[in-house]
Amino acid sequence: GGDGKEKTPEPKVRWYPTIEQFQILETTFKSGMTTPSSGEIKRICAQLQEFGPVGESNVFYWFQNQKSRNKDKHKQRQPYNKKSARVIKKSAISYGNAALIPTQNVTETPHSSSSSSHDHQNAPPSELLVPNNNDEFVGLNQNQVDAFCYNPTQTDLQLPSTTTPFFSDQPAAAPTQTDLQLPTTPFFSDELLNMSQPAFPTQTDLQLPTTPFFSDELLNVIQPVLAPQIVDVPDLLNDEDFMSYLNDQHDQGNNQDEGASMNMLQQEEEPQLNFGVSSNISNHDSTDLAPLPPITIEAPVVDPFPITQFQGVGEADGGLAKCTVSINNQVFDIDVGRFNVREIFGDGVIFVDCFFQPVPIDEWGVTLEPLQNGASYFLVLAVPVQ
Amino acid sequence: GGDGKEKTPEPKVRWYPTIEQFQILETTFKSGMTTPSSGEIKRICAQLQEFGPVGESNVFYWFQNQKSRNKDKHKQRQPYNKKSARVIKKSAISYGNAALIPTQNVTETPHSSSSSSHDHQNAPPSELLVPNNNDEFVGLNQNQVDAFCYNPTQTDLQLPSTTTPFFSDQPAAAPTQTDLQLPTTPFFSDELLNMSQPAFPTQTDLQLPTTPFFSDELLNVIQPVLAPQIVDVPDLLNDEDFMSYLNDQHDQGNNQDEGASMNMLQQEEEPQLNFGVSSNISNHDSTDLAPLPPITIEAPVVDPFPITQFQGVGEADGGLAKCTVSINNQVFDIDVGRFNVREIFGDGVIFVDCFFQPVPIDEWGVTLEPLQNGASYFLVLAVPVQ
DNA sequence: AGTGTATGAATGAACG
DNA sequence: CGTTCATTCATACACT
Repeated sequence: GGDGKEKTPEPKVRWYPTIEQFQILETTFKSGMTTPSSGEIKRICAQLQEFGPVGESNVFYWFQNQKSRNKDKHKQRQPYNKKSARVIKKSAISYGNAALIPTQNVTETPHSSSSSSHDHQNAPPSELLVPNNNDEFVGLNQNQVDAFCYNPTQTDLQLPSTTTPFFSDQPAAAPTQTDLQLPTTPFFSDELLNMSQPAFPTQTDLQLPTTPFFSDELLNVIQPVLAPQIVDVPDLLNDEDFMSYLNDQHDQGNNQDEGASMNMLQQEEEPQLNFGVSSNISNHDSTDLAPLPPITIEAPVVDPFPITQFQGVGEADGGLAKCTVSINNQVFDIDVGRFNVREIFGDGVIFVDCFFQPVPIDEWGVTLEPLQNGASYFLVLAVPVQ
Repeated sequence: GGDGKEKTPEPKVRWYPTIEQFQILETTFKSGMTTPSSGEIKRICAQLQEFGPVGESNVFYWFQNQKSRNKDKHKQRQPYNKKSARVIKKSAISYGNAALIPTQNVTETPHSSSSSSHDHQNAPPSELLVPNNNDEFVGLNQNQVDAFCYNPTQTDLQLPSTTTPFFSDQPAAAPTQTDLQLPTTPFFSDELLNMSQPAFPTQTDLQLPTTPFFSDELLNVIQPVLAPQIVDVPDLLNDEDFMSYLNDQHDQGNNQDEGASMNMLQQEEEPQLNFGVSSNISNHDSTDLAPLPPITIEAPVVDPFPITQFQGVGEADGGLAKCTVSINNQVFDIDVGRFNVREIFGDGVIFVDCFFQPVPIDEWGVTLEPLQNGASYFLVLAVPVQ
């Protein structure tokens, strides 16, 4: 053929990060740099180029997508069906110029403008107005006007923030606990400190009730009640921002695929702790929350530590090395390397080791050293004193 | 009525320029008008409306974006630097093994393109079948051919991030215990559990660094960076409401005059952890996010403690009886009686005793029994697994 | 083959 | 304006 190679792949050569590139990117991202500046992008890009061709735009998009997806990952609301409803435009512009896709069917939007009378521009109501911050384009654009001039965006407003009644459950049946109490631990002297350190039974023979810390039972007991309802509040423009942040935090904490690098190994689906607002107030109220384990802890004598520490990475598995740690008594499989506490659990949390010593982290919330395989850590909430 | 779920409003309809509109816009832009004035926008807009609905804001934004992106159009794809084998990352995350094979890398500048013409179409993939290792041949499309040859080799890779692989882990992810350590046994057998229990040093002689857990030093190191924010919200559907709640919680926590009934005794001013929502996320912009503090956290040796403990409830003070407890190593003077954990610390927190055993609470978050004077408790954040 | 998911890329819309 | 968010497109690949 004349062209020899029919079209060179003009389409676009999509870039695919190499493993090394991916790791660098991921590490960087996890370290907290979720939106590198152009300068940083350059730097990162240069670094990546050691491992293959890549452009700044690729880096830019990567972070952009990473952040975005990391965010709305768990967010699936949309009670309804698929988005079939929006058959809207199939594709509009393509890349670059010229390559516009025939999408002529702008679909719906009846009225189609056609009419030259652009007078009806002054859109209706005030609410839906557009940007206009400048001064001009005050009205909605045709699309909006046409598409929904009727749609009152915020119609879904419902329950006023009457933050649901928190307490509506019945009397609790809480477990009565222990009887054996710890020696009222002395507050802070080193001596005391030692004493106050919780002692955990070892594998010896002492068998605690084994409440797994967050056993389902406990979870039920602890978390149910609250559950604010979802309420759409009017002017949340401002809050939007915060929400956004909140979401980020949350997503990061939850996100365990891709970015997260942390897999829960324990029970499968469980009523996982559902922070924040759980829309479904578990109804299993007390009915069963009763069965709390005794929690008798007898003077546990601890011995050494079954967990030894070793730095070795478990690189056995091809790609990323993993190691197993226990966090709040739940076992996780995490990527070997410094652990981004903040990304995973959010801010305001202090990550401590089994001695209750805070694990040093840098300003991005990343531990200065990798977590130790087999070690136990805990998340502690800083006391909001004031 | 309106029953049925009124789907959420279709908030906004993104405008997609039609081909004609696009051409007009582009022409205009290329002609030099990169920042049309308000009047010009109106004019252009009117012109565009011949071909479809469009608003001034759309035009405005279009030019703005065009100019911006035209400027440093994110730099082109930089040609590679070294001819390292380019591999393509496996689609899914490269959790474990990623046996990517750098097949004959076609390394070559992805540039080869030439035609500036259009034709985005593409014919059938040319040739270049590559053994996919899997069992089939994969016809690489231009993209692939051009960009890189990869060979999935399948790699047994891993869990597609979707649904976490609870137990299904196998070889790879497992504990990789490198050198030692936890028997890779099932994660939750009591045995393991016990082992994974943190072992705390007993009063024997082991002397921990004794950092008071939240010594000021640590607090400073740990918390400064980002705005505190505890939050960990799973589902943000609600925002305001939740915010509201958070604030409430916060207030309650802080409020120490009336309702609170909890007084912090230890340090007084300190950069207290500031819960609640602070909307300003530290702008760690970057450019050089550099100035980080050393973060050296060395086992700070804390001095004794001014706080002594005493068993006697301090009812001495006139009215209400008080007792002193340590929470996260901070001493508090609280009202005698059952302690409302939820009220003070909010939901999603688990209050544990020095043995790390959750303190039983009723469904309102109130401990079933009064806290013990002189005892130590800790707030633990449930792991937001998911 | 069809369907779903993960992800690079593109771009409208906004924010500060 | 520079930056960032939100959506959407398009495609490679995984499943069934």
